[in-house]
Amino acid sequence: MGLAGPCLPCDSGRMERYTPSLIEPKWQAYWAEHQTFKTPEDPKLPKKYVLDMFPYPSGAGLHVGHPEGYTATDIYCRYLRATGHAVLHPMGWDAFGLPAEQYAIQTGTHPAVTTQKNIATFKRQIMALGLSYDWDREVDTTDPAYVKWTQWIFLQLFKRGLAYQSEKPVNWCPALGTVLANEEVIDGKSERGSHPVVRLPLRQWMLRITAYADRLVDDLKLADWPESTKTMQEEWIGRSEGAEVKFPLVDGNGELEIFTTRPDTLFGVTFMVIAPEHPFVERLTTHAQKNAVEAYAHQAINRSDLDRKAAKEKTGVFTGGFVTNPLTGQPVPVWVADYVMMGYGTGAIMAVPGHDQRDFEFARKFGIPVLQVVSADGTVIDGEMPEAMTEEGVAVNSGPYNGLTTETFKKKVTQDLEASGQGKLRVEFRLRDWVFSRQRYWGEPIPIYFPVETDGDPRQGAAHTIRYDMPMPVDEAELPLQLPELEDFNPGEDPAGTLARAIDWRFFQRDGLWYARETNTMPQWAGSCWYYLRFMDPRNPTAAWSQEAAQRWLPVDLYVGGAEHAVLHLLYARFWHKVLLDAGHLNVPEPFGKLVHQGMILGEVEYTAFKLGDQFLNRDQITTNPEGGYQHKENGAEVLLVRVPEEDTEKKGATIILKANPKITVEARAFKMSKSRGNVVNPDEVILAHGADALRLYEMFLGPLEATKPWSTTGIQGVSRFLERTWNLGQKPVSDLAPEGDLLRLMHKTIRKVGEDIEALRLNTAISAMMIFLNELAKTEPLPRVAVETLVRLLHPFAPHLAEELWETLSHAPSIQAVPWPTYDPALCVDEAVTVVVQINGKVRGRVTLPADSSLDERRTAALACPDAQSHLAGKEILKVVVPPNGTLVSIVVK
RNA sequence: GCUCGCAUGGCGGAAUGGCAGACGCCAUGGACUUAAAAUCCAUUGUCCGAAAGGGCGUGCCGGUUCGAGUCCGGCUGCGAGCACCA
Repeated sequence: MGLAGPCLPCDSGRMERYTPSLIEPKWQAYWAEHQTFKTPEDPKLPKKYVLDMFPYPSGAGLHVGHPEGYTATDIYCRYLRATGHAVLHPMGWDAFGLPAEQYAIQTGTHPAVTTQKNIATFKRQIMALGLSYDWDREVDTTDPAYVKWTQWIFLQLFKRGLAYQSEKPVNWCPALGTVLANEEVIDGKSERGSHPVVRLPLRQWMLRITAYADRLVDDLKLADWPESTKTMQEEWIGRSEGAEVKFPLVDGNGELEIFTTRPDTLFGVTFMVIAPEHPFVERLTTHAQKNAVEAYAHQAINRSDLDRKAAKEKTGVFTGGFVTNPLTGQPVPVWVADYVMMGYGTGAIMAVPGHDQRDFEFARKFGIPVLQVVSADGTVIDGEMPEAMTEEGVAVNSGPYNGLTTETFKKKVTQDLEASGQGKLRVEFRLRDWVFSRQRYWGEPIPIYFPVETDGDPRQGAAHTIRYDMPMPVDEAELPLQLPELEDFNPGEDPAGTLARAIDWRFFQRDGLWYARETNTMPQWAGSCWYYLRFMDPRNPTAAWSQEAAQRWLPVDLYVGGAEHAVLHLLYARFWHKVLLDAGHLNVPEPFGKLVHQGMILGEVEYTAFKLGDQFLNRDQITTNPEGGYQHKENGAEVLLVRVPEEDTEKKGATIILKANPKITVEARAFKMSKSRGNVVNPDEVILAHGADALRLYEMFLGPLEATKPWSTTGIQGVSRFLERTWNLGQKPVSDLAPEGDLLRLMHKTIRKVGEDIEALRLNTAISAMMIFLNELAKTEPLPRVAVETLVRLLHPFAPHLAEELWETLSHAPSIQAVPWPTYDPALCVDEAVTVVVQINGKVRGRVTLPADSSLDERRTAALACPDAQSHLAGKEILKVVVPPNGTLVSIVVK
């Protein structure tokens, strides 16, 4: 690409060509030198805290998905600064994590080295986009000065009894050499890398997030979040209200407690189920059933989640034991089955096969009776129930409770059970406590140590016992507790973790006694749980943040990031926030106000067709096979889905066909960008070809911020052309004559539209409004200076480099960021004339043009009188004439 | 299976219950050029028609309304989340 293109003729002689590669670095250097985006200290300015979810700096560098959210917030921030706000807009790095460590295991490069290299790449790429971050506030979660306060927060949790150890079975991933949170396990495999995960009892640090379950649900109403995200969190927490009911063992040896949300079906209980891990298994099992129950329980407990999921059929064994139904006094058999889990409720259920799908399946399989106790309309089904009726209704076959609705029954029976001491109201949560330890190297060390009982020096291999039951917090003055240097980062097979091998770091002596440090590290979520707090006061050496900073900046006003964090990160951060609020370090209940998830940017649309050998086939000749592939319907031969170049296709009505073979239809679809697919778009290359302003503008113009949308190489040329045309306009001589008439009105309308759209993050329509304004200005001669300057000022948040350059060209001193946002006159935002649409029986039949100040009656009269209407009204009877209050149309109903 | 979201030209999309398709891409024609690229101008939902004009049209079926892409009910398809949670 040659830069010395032909000069366009113009009145002032030679015109320079729009060259982003020259002006973009120029202004980036200017902003850095003049600290244009430094967060203002002035407390009189209204504050706005605008936050992007900070990235994990991967080795692959930025992809085009990153600039989407970052550009949107950047536009918003530049607009807010121009409208007189003090804006806090920081960026940082979520830099602990597995990839750097995996790389270290393979190559021996220290993760800190890899991390710093990746951060440098990310920062260079983000800088090249011209984003207006206050780089003085940059944070890095792996920086000891940051780790110090992450550990400090852990100690606050520990001191409040919210961090504890547990020996429960956890998700151990042998391939990764670590334990994973429930949230990181998907279908029995690790979220990262899809490695198998097994259940293994290990000592773990847990965070008592369940203690905050109620508030985490209730306070969602304070957050201005997408409903879908709130729903996901609500469901993740999964609060359900029901009853705890006690079923006495028939042999008098205690009571079996169960949790149910349907105490109204107590009369329909025909069996009980307890989890294989339930402590009552032994007590309930009769001698005759002992072998069968033990075999089943042993097998079920060792079954991985993957196996449990794969099994579709219900399994279980009768214990031989019975309990008594507290309402009917009838004996009920107790079974062991793995469809009941120890981790939820009491690990035991009352089974009501008539009104629960799972119980129904179980009863069917093992020939257990099914009773009807709820009916939609009060009638009782004759004979066996054909399927479980899970809806609410009216009680039947329920003794004194017959005829009650489900809701009333629940309330009444819960009260009755409570009065007789046989049960009570109980609220259960799906949410479990958070497994907070990882057996890896590249994470924050957990600042805890334990006494060691030993006769010698444990570093020399002396026999010793670590008293894990006596955890002691590291003194706050000793923070940060830094990672030891290691040669080999391989986690190995010791579930105590990589750090267990750093003997000299692990064991230390104090006052003659030996102690051992915790060798687990924190999960990657830890750093991101509170980075928004550190940004408020990032260099504070004596506190994680100051009270004044918290008063000034919280809550985050706008938070933009991917929907993939809807549950994990956003729930964990809210939990820590509430703990810190309770500890008196914060003053607002929720960290994030408005939350927006940017949509994914897919790869370019791909055209595909089915091919067997060198023969193309149509969709209707193909079926999918169980492995997810395709095969020929008749002969079963394997068929491939192949990519077809776009130029070989042709559109024919609603379908796309092959040019060479019009009988073959082609499917068009965009796919998620991925290395393996080879459809990843690299921002560096886009900037090289079109400039950062074009990339920014294009990503915003693509569609609504929240939508998933495909990348298009030709599409970016449209916005590139717009920028060039704006540039060319800026090179033209301008007149000091004020704009007037329609141009003046369009200018005011555009100011209003762009401002309103930025505030609502409708950036695509804001750009389209500026395009319309430009198209009009390009036709205007002489060109009013005020109009060109207005366009440049409006464009500035979107294409800041171009705007700065044009602002200078228009003989102004930099920077345009210091120039207040243009204002509009509402009186000039309406047209002088209105076009009133004449509708007859719902069809548009004509238009009349009237002055903007005409009354509704005048419009009605003019519409009825217009020739187009008359020709459709001739010989018809007018039944009704409707003029809506905005007066844009007159609707006539005739017969 | 449950929960949530989405569905508009050849494509990305626009439209407080009020002119469907703004803006952009693509495509076609023209101007400029020796030529091409770039640029500029015009056309561009679809069908009938020489035109004037008219019919149809926002996934499908129905409803509310003077008026529905928009609201309500029922489907279908696609996407996301959850998934034996008692």
